Amino acid sequence: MPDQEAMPDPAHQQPAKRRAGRPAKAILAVAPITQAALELIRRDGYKGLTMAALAKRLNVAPSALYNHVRSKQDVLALVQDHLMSFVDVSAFAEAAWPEAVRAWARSYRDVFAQHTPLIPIIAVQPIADSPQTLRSYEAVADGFRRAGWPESEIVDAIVALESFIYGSAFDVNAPEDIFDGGGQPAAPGLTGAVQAREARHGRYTADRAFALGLDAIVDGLLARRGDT
Amino acid sequence: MPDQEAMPDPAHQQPAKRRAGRPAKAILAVAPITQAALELIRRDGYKGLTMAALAKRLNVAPSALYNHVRSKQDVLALVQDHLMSFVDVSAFAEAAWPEAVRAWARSYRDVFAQHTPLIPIIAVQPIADSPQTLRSYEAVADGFRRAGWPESEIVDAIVALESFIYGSAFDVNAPEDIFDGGGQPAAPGLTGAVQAREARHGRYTADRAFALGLDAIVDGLLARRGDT
DNA sequence: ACCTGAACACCGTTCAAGT
DNA sequence: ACCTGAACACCGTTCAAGT
Repeated sequence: MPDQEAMPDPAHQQPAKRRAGRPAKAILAVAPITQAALELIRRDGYKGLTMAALAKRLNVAPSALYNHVRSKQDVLALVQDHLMSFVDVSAFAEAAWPEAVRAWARSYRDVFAQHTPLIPIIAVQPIADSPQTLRSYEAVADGFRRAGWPESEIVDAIVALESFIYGSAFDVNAPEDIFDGGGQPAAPGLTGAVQAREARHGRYTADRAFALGLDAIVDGLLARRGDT
Repeated sequence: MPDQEAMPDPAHQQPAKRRAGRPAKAILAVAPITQAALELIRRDGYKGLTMAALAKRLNVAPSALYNHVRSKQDVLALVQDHLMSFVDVSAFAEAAWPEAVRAWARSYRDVFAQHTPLIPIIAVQPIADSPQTLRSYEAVADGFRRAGWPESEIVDAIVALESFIYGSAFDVNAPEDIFDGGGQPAAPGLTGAVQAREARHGRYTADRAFALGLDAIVDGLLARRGDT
């Protein structure tokens, strides 16, 4: 599932081309930087990802990184695109549209729930600079088209689903007691709903809300497919 | 619509009470800090909100702030809760459920589209510490109940809608050309969908995807109300 | 109780100097 | 072309000292 080797340099970075006959002096490149950043994040979280820590892990001086990326934002964008290769789009080739969308959405949420600091970046990053993101969108758009979606509605439907997925990724990190009003008398109605929820479904998890919302949006999209 | 004066201190901050007969020495308090932070954000954006800038605007030393908040995170949580008072829940008292939900969701998205750096905080902040957030949830939960929602499903339905709203708030800040593949031959299917979209609906705005997703999720929720 | 001023331990980024 | 080392302009936060 990971794209192991080939990590094409986004267009906006200067390629690390090597002239034949000249010894390769470069010890750094975009792909190892991305990999090291991801390992650092997995080990120490996003607060552990600093340019200094990244450089140290790669055994170079921090300033050396700036020969390959323009900023820390660039590093984050590289990691974001790389993670997109872990989002499973295979269901679009195998299952019917509603099941395929649900499988894709779950996989997408699960990947980025561990990387919420990237969500503000994804949502705003032009896809032209992100090869893996482009690849993923292509598969999804194709799945929609084969399921009979009108060409002009595909993008908006995908964006709507993504919005729900991004928001749900944050929710995964909510503490279990997020809805404990502390017995606040100011909100008896909410307290009642929270308690009824707990009595019926147990302690708070993001999964029930995600399933409910995903089912609703998939059903709703299907019902209004094409009547625009 | 703004709650002008009364900004109750969250339980976790030490109150700035004054003994009678003693001159008030305190020149700072939580409410002015919140207000100053919001003004700073409106003027210079979130990168302009530093503890130093905040202190300067209040004519105190940066270290003075720490007598009233424990961290910058605290300041952000105060701003977040304050903004919740701008989210319009009045439609729940006036309109039918689907219209009320749509009006509330739009208002919610519009407020936080200008404050996306707060979304990671909202999504994780226990509501007990946030009086305005609590008030807002109370109104929404009540609206759901009066519309006949089963008590145990109210919280999950609201969370699902919020997830969509948060994700959509990011999308508002997407650049117009976010889907320009740069004529990438790698993604002909996506390019087709993007072009068909543009031909039919004009340049990219977040509003169409938001309307589509919101209608879908409202319809979908309504269709499956209670069958759990 | 609440403020100031100095200090600390970081950040990301730049740039002259080397090879 | 790509690296090092030093430096810059910030950050958020702490803490002794004052009132």
